Amino acid sequence: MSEEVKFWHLRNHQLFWVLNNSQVRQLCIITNYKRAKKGEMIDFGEHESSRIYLLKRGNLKIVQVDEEGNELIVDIIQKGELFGSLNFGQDNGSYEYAQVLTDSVVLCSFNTADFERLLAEHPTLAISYTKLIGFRLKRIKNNYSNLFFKNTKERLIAFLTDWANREGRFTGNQVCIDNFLTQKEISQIICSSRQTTTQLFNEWEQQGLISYSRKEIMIKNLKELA
Amino acid sequence: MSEEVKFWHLRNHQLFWVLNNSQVRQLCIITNYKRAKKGEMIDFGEHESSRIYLLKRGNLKIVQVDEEGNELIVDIIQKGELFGSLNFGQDNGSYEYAQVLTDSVVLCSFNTADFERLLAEHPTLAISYTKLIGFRLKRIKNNYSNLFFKNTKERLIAFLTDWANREGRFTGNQVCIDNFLTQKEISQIICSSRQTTTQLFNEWEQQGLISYSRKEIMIKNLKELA
DNA sequence: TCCTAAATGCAAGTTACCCGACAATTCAAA
DNA sequence: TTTGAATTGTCGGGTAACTTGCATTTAGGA
Repeated sequence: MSEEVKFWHLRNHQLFWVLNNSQVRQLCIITNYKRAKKGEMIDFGEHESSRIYLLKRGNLKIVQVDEEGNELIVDIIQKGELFGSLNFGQDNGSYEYAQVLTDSVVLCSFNTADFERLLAEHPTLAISYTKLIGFRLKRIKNNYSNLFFKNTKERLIAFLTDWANREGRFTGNQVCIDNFLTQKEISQIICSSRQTTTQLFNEWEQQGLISYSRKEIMIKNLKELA
Repeated sequence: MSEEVKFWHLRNHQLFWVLNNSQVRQLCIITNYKRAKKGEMIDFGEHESSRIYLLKRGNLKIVQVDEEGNELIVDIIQKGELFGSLNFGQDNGSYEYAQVLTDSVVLCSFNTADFERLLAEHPTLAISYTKLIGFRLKRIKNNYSNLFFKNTKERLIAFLTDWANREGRFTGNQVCIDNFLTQKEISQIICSSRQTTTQLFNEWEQQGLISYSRKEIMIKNLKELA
């Protein structure tokens, strides 16, 4: 990737708007670019080598692994979002990794120590960053409350609605989403079993409300799902 | 409260270690102190008037209310922890409030705008703050994964273990926790029904493993709960 | 093109846990 | 001390959704 392209990747990101051009040039130096293909795993790295990532293109999932080896998809990261050792590598027990969902992703990363130094030099950046993390906290809290109050069908609807609003292409009430998730993955996101999720999709399919394929999901009208 | 006491409240907090004495004195000026009694509700205040709180004494619960009015306890805040508009008041939909659990609490607070200004002046403080938020994110992610992978009994054990480690007084294997929660509240924390929680406590009580009262909870041996 | 592994479809058996109902107890205020 | 509200104790019915198990379809590499 050319230096110029690298520069614009960072320059265009909301987080770095507070920096001037020469500051962004400096930032380029500590930035590491990477391309990864579908299925590839990205390890945040614990401790010293921990990194913060910025996803430039594509989507990936954040998987949390508990002490018994259970895997849970805690978040879907999309273009422009940060992930990785957001708390600067001071980890407690549980382990997380990211896995690429789309055909390929482009991402850049910083060593947490470098990034921490950068924040120390640019307080306004530190505040923007803090707001981002705060927002993430809110998102997961919301998922948490969904899990308790909504049943599986409602959670699936909430997930589809959210996804459609984030990345869907609307034509009137109809919405079309580029699909990079299997039903199994969707079930892991909404905390349900694969079979239950499949069943819900088929019910809707029979009612002509939805059309699911590995390439795309078409929904006639989000409000009619029930 | 005397100025000197106020000073030491802030001086002793981990978050402000990076500041020197005169900086802490300045911080005192923008700080608002408050005492609140059991049951009292603390509204973070949306938008302009939003505040960040630091709990100096006691415990309180953070309750999230969704658009249908359902209430969920998303976190228990204890001495020394921050809560409130941690994401600087940029709120999305859902509403949160805090309610005092112990007989009384002492807390100090800052206007988010003031606090933001403070962070801008002290980048190292901004980093400490970010780490705190990151840690909170981790905690809720952990609860989230518990909710999916563990059954009610396991979640109750996890909660009690966590509580005991945070605030319990150990005597060998036995641990005694000052109790400020009703069984209903505990059930709301572990995302269960009141009846199921009661039943679990009674089972353990009959086995002589635990002794529950409104004042304290005694557990013979955390590892024997099963 | 074939071939294998992954993804999807379908059904019946099982169960953890919610929910309603009500009694007994505790607590705090009057 | 009384009184009423909140908390705790106990029971059983109902059910959403998990599980197990297998058949079918799809996708992607050799």
